Amino acid sequence: MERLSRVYPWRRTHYSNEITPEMDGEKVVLAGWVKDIRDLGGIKFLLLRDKEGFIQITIPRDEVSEDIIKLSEDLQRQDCISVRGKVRRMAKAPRGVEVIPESIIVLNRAKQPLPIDITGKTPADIDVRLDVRVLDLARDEPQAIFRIRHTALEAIREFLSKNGFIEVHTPKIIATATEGGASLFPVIYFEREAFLAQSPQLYKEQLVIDFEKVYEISPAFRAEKSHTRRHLAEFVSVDIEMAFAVAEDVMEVAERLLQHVCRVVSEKCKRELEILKHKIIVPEVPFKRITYDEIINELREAGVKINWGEDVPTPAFRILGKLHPYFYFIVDWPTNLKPFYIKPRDDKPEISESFDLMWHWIEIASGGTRIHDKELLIKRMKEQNLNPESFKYHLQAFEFGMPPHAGWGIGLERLIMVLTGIRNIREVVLFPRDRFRLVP
RNA sequence: GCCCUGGUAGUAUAGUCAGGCCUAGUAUAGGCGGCUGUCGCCCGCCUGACCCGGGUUCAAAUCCCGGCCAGGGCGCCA
Repeated sequence: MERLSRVYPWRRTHYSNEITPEMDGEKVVLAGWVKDIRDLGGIKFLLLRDKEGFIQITIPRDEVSEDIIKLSEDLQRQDCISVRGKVRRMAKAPRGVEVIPESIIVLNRAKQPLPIDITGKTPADIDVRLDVRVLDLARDEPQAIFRIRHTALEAIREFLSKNGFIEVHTPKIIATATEGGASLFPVIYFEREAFLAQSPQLYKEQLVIDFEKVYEISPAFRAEKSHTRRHLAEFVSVDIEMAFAVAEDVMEVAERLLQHVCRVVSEKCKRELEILKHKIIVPEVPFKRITYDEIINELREAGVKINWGEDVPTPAFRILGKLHPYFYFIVDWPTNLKPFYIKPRDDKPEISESFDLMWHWIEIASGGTRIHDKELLIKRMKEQNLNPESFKYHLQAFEFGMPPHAGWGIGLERLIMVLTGIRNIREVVLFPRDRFRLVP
């Protein structure tokens, strides 16, 4: 009772999920948004949404004051209100409990009619929803998606931290390209030209000298003109880099991490997964490891011819997704298909110590053993028509005792697609940026 | 950059192929009225739309051309 405030009459005492049938008779103050209204004449039902869920506010004509009746006539979906009232055990109410209001304060009204249906009964196209994203995010489905995203991030940080990785943040405004200049966004940096980072790759490699095991969760920017359900111009990359390690070591980190995240999300987000009608299968480790050569053979048997050294086109990945319907690694990629910093095998330089982590046909992560020898790195830069001069600050790290190291980067949004069953990557970003969308 | 598909009330759709029967149907939202246990409440009444420009035709939501916007795909990638 001492939770009731005299100063701010709208200040809440409980969240919706804290109201239980056992609280029958207790006075509470709730705050939130009107999710839906069902007016039966002599009795009216409001669904009040707050950050924890919703609670039914019941307004029986003969049990509440004339003021409440009058005020409730004007209430509309998405109005922001505070309700002071009495908890009532009621078998017929959702969760067996409801609140009978003694006073209602309208804190703000929503403009009617709303541009989309927040109850989700009448669906709206993604483009329409993204234009009014703040309103769209009030719906159950986006709420579930972003709770899962939060839980997944929490699990990732917990796992990496427990495994001895330190979280770092490297610059997003950079002077030179990581892997070539084609897909960078230029920005004006005072009187110079700079770029938005497409990856923390070079910085995280340098940092293994000082911290050995680092991870970074931060945005990456790609100016590629892709327009698909799995591409964004701005996405969050989960990157690790590990000293005294080779590809196989960081593959183990990746598969154990994914197993951990799947387990945590499936345990903590049962309600959210129910809303999304999605089930998470916690994968067994180790994941399948399939070589590039084996992939080529599998595709040949499926009728798709790929010459050795050619990249795998998307339609071919779709075939592979049918053959390997969960997580799997594709390893031993031809060196020429990988960035300059990936280490060629000592015995067979045409093959690299690299891997892609796949989920069905979608690439979730890629990584490998890195080159830690400066001269070899320069040689590989030249082979890829990059100018070592523009990487001189990166190269100097290789003069300061660069250890053997390996790492990977996971596309967070693609992982969230896996965890939620959502098929369009824009749905799992609050305010997505793609080739055509820059607002809101 | 290329390819495919689409644009009808606030939202989602029917109608477009086979032009006229469309004064454009339905659902939901919104307005008004009724209803005391709803949980996609229900019932009645009302408001509200053919993306823009040009062309073909007696006649265009419907066919043609251009533009704009959107969705999906390819290449590339997380």
